[in-house]
Amino acid sequence: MVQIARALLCKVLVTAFDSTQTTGRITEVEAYRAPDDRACHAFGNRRTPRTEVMFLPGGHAYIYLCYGIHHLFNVVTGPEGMAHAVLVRAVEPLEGTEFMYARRRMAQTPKRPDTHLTTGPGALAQALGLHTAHTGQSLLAPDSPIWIEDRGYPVQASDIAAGPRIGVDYAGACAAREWRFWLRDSPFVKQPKKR
DNA sequence: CGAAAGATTAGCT
DNA sequence: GCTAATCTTTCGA
Repeated sequence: MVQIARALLCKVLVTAFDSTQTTGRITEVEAYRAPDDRACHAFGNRRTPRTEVMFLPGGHAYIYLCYGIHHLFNVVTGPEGMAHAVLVRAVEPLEGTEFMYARRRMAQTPKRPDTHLTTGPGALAQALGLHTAHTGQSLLAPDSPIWIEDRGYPVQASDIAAGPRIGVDYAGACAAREWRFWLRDSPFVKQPKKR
């Protein structure tokens, strides 16, 4: 599961809605796993309408709304019945940046480098046009508007950094688990500041 | 049926 | 650095 999270780094996330295609290279991910991860919504294998999709076989999208404002995009990675998921925290915009700016209603200015466009879980989901209606969508379906490509970006083990996850301090000891992975030298990674 | 909290972000001081 | 914005989900009565 942790291996899957690392494997997702440098893969390319593609969305194609309404004949507009946007792509981004994944630069930062976090792993979540039930039943022993308090930070996971399905902690204790608790099945609710919202978490049900995490129990599906890997390859499905799990998108949910946080703080009433932000959509967070996860990839379900576990076998059926296992609530494993990888949260995509940041991507590097590749194609369709003009649509991303339009979706985020942000002006493209030097003051706002592209890193603000897709760095951060809520930000990237909005930039790629993802929202809660897409939860449960299979990324593997031939007609899926969302999928992940391997474009062969080279990844050295030394390029990958690991650390504790962000924003899950409430999870107690589980918050210390080093289940966050990012590309060490990428500017498209949110640097954890003191909170 | 009502209430509380959350895997966050943008904008201002 | 700090705070407001904002709404779905989940749990309790």
